[in-house]
Amino acid sequence: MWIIISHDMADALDQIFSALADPTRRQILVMLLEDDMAVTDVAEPFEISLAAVSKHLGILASAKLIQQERRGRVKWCKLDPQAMHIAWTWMQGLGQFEHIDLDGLEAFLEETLKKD
Amino acid sequence: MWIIISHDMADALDQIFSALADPTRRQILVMLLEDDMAVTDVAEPFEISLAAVSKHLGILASAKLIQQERRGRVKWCKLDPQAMHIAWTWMQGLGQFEHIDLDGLEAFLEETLKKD
DNA sequence: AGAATATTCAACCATCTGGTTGACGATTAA
DNA sequence: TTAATCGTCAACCAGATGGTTGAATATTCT
Repeated sequence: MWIIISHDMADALDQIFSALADPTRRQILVMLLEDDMAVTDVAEPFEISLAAVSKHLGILASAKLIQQERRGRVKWCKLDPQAMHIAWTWMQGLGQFEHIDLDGLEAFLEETLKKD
Repeated sequence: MWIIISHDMADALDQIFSALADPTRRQILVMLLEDDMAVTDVAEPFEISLAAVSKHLGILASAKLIQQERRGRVKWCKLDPQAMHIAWTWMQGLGQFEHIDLDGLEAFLEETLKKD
């Protein structure tokens, strides 16, 4: 079973989950789902500096959640589903999930709202 | 689509992914897959202090990845797949994953080994 | 060539994180 | 009752993280 983790696997999961733990980075991933984007365009909707966004993209890239390719002065960013798939598979091993559970999602959200 | 995140959803994902980003906490989850455990027993295989493990369990609990129930002086910890399922579902939305891709996993690991 | 654009780098800062230790409250066993 | 066990709390520390700014490096446009 691939839940029994190698050292490298653990490192990869560290990077992937840390990358996903930041809401700005998750939002960037969702944006890239739509289309590939240049760094400046990725930065546009955010209120933080371009340099900060550039750092976020670097973190996503080193976690292999995105790929970056420089063409001229523009660096294009595109989603790379492979790394996320690794983490997704690891999670599936822990939960034996088989289908999208919208009821569970709803229940979870309600529970979250109650507590606040 | 549930990728369009509410504020609460974002908070939940923050907590879940941050919790999963630590290798000790991931290992704890794998241990709990086997069986429910008391805090002391969870701590046993680790070389860090009991207090540190207790903190880790607190983080897992507030991310709702585990549930804790005190019976007498023993606090039992058990896996709660619901929160992980939320994150899993969110990730699926980003990758449109449908099946366990062992070839992809292997390719990823090879790639990782090459680079180091 | 000179100006504008795209991106990163370096230094810095405040806050978060994961760890420690020692003391403490609660519960069970002798 | 006294002693042992289970777990958390509080204070503290080193290092990581996410942000800033200003300068630097390419590249493209005029």
